[in-house]
Amino acid sequence: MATIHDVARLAGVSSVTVSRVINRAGNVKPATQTRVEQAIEALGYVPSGVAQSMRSKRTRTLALIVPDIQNVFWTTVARGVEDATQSRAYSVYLCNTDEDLAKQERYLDVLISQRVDGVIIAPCSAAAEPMVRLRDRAIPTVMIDRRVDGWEADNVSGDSLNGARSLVQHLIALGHRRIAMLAGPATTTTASDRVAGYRQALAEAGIAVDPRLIHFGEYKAQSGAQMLARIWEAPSPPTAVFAANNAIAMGVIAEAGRRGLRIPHDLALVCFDDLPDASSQLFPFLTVAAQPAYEIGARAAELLFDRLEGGDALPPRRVVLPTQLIIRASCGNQLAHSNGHGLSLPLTDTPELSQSGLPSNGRATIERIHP
Amino acid sequence: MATIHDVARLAGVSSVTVSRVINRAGNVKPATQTRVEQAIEALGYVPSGVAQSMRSKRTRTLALIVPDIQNVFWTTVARGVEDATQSRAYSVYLCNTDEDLAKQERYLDVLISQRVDGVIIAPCSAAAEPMVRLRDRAIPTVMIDRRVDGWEADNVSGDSLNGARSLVQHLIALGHRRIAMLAGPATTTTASDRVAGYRQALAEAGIAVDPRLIHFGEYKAQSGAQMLARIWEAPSPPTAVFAANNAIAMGVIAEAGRRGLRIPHDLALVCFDDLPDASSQLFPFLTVAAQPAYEIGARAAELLFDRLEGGDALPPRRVVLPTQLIIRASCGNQLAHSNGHGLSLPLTDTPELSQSGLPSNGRATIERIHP
DNA sequence: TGGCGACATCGTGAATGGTTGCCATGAGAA
DNA sequence: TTCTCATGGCAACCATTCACGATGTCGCCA
Repeated sequence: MATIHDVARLAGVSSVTVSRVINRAGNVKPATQTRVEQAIEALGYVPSGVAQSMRSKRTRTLALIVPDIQNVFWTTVARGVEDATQSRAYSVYLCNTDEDLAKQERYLDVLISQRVDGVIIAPCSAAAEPMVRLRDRAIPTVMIDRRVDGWEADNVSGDSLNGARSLVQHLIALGHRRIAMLAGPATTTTASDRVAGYRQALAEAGIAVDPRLIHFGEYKAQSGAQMLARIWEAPSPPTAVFAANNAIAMGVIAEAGRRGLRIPHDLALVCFDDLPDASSQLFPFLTVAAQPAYEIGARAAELLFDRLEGGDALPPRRVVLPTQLIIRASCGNQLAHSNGHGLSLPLTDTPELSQSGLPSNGRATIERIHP
Repeated sequence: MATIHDVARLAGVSSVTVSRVINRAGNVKPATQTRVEQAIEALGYVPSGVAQSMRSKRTRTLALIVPDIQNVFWTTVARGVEDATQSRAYSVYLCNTDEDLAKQERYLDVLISQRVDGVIIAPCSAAAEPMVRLRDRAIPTVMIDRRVDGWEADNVSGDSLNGARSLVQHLIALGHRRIAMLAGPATTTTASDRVAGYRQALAEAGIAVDPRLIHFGEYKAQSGAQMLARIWEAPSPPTAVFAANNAIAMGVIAEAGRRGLRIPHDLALVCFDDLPDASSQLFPFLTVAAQPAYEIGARAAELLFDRLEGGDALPPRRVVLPTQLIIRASCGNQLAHSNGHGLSLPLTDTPELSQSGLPSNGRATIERIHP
């Protein structure tokens, strides 16, 4: 691949002059400039970012570290980061941790070696130790979705506490009293925040918290299924379940199906994070607290660029974005057990897929027909 | 950040010796080795990948360029690439083109400047010109999902032709004769391949192709809606629609809803690419030709690594992976118009979400109730 | 015991591709 | 004649590695 010296030789100037032309540093005669530009064109020369990074100590490279690139929430975050990044000619390394601390550490090692300018990370764990690599090297870091104990860095997240609170309030308003909380890993702040919101809503309604109804698992469908099974095999099962994210909710739905439980008839269900557009459009079923995923990504990138440009002078900032309660069908209209009869609105005569988009009234009793 | 020289000074050796320790090159006295390792530890030294790239001319960096990181198909591909890549300590730049050629070019420029070792790309266009940057520089490239005219590079894709053919055969078997084809951009080979499969299925069934039923748009929901509108406003509308990808299908569903068309009663629908798990689990509605997205990504990465290791000696390889026809509810059981009465199976008495997972019989008449 | 060769150990200098501070040259103006 | 300014080159620098050379050690043989 052509180097700046090849260009210089062809144009009959020194490499310094070529550099000046490329960087529009001035002090180059128009005729010289033209000769250099022609040589660049002829050789198809593109300056080596590697060599530039070597001198400048900047790689124009960021990393986005998320637990699950296949979850809509994270792909939407990624899209937000991408858009904010693209216009500035930065490149983004995408790293997928699977909530696996070892994987996260491997990635951090590679990224530190690659000398990324900054990192946007949803840490697997709230423990500070895995993150000291970043902090000690003063690598500009924005945490998203989660916090880390003892490290006040820039942070962008959805309002887990109030989102959880409003979901549980919604269930309570429908008459539910025994509400299970199926949370993510106890090591994540999203888990503790959502449990806190859950507790707060119950407390505000004067309902005692039954610790046997609170389970910590993983943000995965399989874990959701396991937690539902465990809860269902214990005495006095709940009438409603709050799943701490969409994957857990999918596991709950699968396990409920295997157990012949009907949602919402036998069990109401709400969760954090919306489903893919395709889901909510085709079949607006799950009542959710939707986080502004795109904005979380975009804002995180903005904070990071601020820091890259403004230096470390700024104090750490924390952005908490509101969630949106989207009421759909997975809770029915009211608690089936409490009014003595099953739900709900009469079926219309011709059941067909005929309207799409988010349900206008939010409470349409759209349910799945048992095959 | 500590350099190799800092380590050398602290350990009282030269930088070459440190390098030897790091790279386990041997010829280092055990005592020296220990001193060096202690110095590395004390300084928290991590070798600069930038400097290593400078010398070695390898960056241990790949790029994945896709049209839409928010579409499940592409995130699943990305996951496949990620998994194959992760174990080899390579990093992946994720680039999102939005099917925008200008954006793709900007990315290619940045990536060439960053000196990526290889590229996995779903090219926006089948034209060779945008890709010459890659070919001329002999950057190892694997194309996925699409081909480029006049450049025989490594290629991994789903079997668009036969996938399309089987979808249309399915519609024909249900009695459909007027089937619309809503394709992607005419500049993509997936569009032409899927149209070819469509034509072939019709020809095999002795059905004349009506060119007014074939439309080329974009792989976006909005485009799907527009194409359906155009087709529906023309004389003699179709009884079935073949959407060339999941996004187009979502647009068709939205537009059908706005026009009061019921699917499958008034219009059967099939499409290429599956929907997110959350969709197909919650509401197994759309009949699709599913591509093995994960495998496409994983295989593409394998081919790329082969080339990075084996050199350019290998001839270009082309991998075409079979698609899977997943029959769900969006075509009904047979053409409503052809047997004189609307569908279909009687409703069960209690419509509830009660079973999940892909429909076991595939033909469950699961439909959405009109609110 | 001295000399020589083989090998282990480790350093010097150059090279990678680009940018920057400083200086040299020459032309034109005052 | 002196000063200024446009132009452009030299050398150093960034972090690492490679080729090569310089020691030192040890064994073997005369």
